[in-house]
Amino acid sequence: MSAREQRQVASGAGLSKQRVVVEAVRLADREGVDGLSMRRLAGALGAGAMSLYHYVASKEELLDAMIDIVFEEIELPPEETDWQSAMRRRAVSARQVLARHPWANGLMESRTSPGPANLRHHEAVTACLRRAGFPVLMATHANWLLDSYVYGFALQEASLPFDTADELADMAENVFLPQLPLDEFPYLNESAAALVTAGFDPAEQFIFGLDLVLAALEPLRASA
Amino acid sequence: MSAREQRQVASGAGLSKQRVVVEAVRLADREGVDGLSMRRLAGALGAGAMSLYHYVASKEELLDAMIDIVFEEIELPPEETDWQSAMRRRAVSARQVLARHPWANGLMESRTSPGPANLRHHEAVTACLRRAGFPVLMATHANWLLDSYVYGFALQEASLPFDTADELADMAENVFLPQLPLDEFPYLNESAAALVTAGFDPAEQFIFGLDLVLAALEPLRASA
DNA sequence: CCCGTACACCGTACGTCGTACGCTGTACGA
DNA sequence: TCGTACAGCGTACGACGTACGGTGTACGGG
Repeated sequence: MSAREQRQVASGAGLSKQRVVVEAVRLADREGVDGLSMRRLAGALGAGAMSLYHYVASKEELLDAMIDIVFEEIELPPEETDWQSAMRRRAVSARQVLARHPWANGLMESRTSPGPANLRHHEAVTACLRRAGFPVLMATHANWLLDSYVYGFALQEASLPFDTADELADMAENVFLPQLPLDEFPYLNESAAALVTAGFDPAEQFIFGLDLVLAALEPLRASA
Repeated sequence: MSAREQRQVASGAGLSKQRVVVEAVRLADREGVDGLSMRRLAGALGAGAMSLYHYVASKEELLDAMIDIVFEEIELPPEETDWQSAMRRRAVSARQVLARHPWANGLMESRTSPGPANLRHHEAVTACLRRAGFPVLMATHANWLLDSYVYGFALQEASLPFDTADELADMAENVFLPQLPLDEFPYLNESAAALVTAGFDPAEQFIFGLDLVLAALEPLRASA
């Protein structure tokens, strides 16, 4: 045990990179990524702003670490099932996690170097696909396709102005439809109406597309 | 012609919401969205920072308008071909546009109310799907699936640290592989090696997944 | 021809941001 | 006992978004 770790244990409430980043994630979840400032984060930790810089070289590094925490939360594909079930599980988990941390999507664009959890995750997914019989390049294709779907879905979901089916009905009636003249947007009106009566469940919507993609990938593997 | 328009014509270099937003897009393309500040934007337009607020209520509104310009650039699905070709064209166009404006992806998360170009675009896509024979709810499913793929792909592409196949080879050899121990990441190593020898073309990668998705959607329409 | 009004545009100022820099205090090995 | 190392802090600087109160100039009505 290093002197530093000992100190932290002794003080009981000492800081650490872990504590800093975890609190940053909490803050971003609560207030959005724009509400995350070093001062506010320090405040939430009962510390001065500059103290954070002992654990994090810059805000950029903090954001990178936050992204990696997000990846840690995503379930790895289980090894004991068929590849489709495994992929479904990890995709569903990824969607849940990204919905829980909507700021993560927006951050991806800017941070280009993957953290360790991200790498572990990618490795596990690739392993699953390869073991299922996908040739190397086909596995990367499948990887891109699945990741695109997951990230893109999360992105769209994050930009939805409602969370529940009831809110959707509310907004459709009071906000969308009034600004969508029937003659100019006949199809959007039709869709909105259909969605309101049928209800809208993002989880179900997600599974629909996911299963379509998984089925489309199936014939591309060389079943050993 | 209003007095205001006349003034602008007269002065020749007068501002306008259009000019402000277009220049903002250019600036964001050049310097990234973090490099876009009201002061810098004003500087690029040869104006004072506060002058911008005559054309834009806030920076938020500016960002919304920028997103809508991006949507304007995306080709609408042509009406005279089969639905798959139409969808492919607009998806390819969307990818190109989003690659040209990488900041747009990151912005989507925060802006929840679609602008007019966004609505027009959505209407056209929905129309294309409905006319191709997709039932209402199936059309919205297809819409979500396709948009997820396009946005997610653009997101991944934007976070790639290289632009060309050569750069990929360079980075793979000098950056990725050194930090990917063979025993811990066997599959990532294998993939990286395969990608380097095979070359990596994002456009081709995109088409691959896109066509897979389109083909998977085909049986879901009720061919009239 | 003149003046009042309207409006495009600007300068200043405030609070907040990220963070460079230098200081304090305390816990430890010698 | 003392020197060192390091966790944590306070201050300060430049840049940010933007509220607020100007200033100039082009126009319509007298």
